Amino acid sequence: MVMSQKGKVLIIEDEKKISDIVRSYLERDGHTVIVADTGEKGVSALKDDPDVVVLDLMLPDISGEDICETIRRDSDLPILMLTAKSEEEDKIKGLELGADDYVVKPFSPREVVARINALLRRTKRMVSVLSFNSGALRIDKDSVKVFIDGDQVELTSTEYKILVAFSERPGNVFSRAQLVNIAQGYDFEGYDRTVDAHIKNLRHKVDPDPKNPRFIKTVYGMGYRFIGIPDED
Amino acid sequence: MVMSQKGKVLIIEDEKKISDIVRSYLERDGHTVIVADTGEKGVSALKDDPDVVVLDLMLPDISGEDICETIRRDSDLPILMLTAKSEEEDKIKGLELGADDYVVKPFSPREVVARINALLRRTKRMVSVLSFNSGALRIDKDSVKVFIDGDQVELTSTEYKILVAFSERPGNVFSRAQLVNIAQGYDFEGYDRTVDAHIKNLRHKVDPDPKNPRFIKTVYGMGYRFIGIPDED
DNA sequence: CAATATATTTCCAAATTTATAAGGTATGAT
DNA sequence: ATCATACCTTATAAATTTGGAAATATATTG
Repeated sequence: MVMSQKGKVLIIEDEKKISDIVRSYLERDGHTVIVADTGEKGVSALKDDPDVVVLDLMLPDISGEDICETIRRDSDLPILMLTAKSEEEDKIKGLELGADDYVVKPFSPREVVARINALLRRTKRMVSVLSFNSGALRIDKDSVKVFIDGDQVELTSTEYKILVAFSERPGNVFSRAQLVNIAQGYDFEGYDRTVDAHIKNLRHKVDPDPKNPRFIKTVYGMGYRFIGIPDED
Repeated sequence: MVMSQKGKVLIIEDEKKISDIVRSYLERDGHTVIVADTGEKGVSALKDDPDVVVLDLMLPDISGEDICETIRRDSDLPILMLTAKSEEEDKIKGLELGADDYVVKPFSPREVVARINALLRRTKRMVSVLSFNSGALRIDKDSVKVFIDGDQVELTSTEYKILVAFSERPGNVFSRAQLVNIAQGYDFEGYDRTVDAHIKNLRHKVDPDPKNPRFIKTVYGMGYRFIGIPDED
């Protein structure tokens, strides 16, 4: 289940005619497509970890703007808005809400595919480096293995997801809300201490001396921070 | 005053009428703008290290497509193509050449600004939103760190919140009531002196000489004011 | 310059936040 | 169906921050 797949695209759109056409062009271009025909389904499909979201603004249940805000609250997932609202004001509002692109219906499916590819090109380049290596810590994303000081450590999938997220933004502070979403997808109403538990387990495996963690530091009142190179805080 | 500069935008466009209008909207939005009216000048302006390029496809000397390829050969610099070529084929070709966005003339300047901001947000995570920098004081909102004269100072989360609020409105006077709300997040019936204590602690860390505070000044009978650039009161 | 009002500092108990251990639940494999 | 593994929750202890009072300093006013 490796090659060929370009990107995983989540389409949140209630008009089947439209989602069908976009889906078919995307699949022909080698993408994997998930379609959600309501806002609620769309939000819960976020935990399938798509690479990009195509979002209709006028859905039967939740407004597209709300979905956009939900996503942006704790993720950088690229969003392309696809909508009939063609007013300048709408476009600006959409882009300011955090969308990356805004296409007005009726649209050219091929252009949409090209725009999605442009988005994927830009975000893939930034986010998914295939491995992380800081000397003491090495993450190989191909084989899904983690090494500390050369020795492999076995992580559970949640621990791995958290560590990868950390490694993609070393130094950044992650709130517990962000980490919950990383661990179990979006709509989840997770209990805060759950994150602590995962961090504790992760530290136990990753930080030889959990009392003086080299990698995962607590930021009181804020969350946790990952130090890529154990030196500079 | 500081927190102004959002991004440095290079416009490569030979029609002065167009570059003028885009420039004026961008500058009004807080960006720095460089204009090049030929492809050659545009390419050499790349060494000024812009954050994003607005590229016309029909230039007198070099073709925009060639410039795009030149840029992509060794950089991820975001590119927005701004052109009269409105055919689907042109858009797709442009995006496949590595452009991040493609806007057709005639265009809405405000939309172009919004699209540039979306690009900057994606690539740089905009300077003005995510950090504050006045030379002596630097706030990095990603990593939640504060530096005074280059040295990091450790703040508690309340101190940090207050400082960020200050930095977002330099010069403004904040009443104690406002500061209580910033600290607790809601309308809290707090004791006024509590704020004083926090300010005292913050000053202690942020103002090397608390007797002559550079950053946080008391406004007798009103509250406190933050001075972004320690110079002008 | 004295009287008064406002601001700053200090201190410590109370409140909040975090670490950790242990038990229960879900999930998936055999 | 049974078992193992990983995950989520809960409870409690430990750590840190915060609130508020009182003491001290500074500024303003008459």
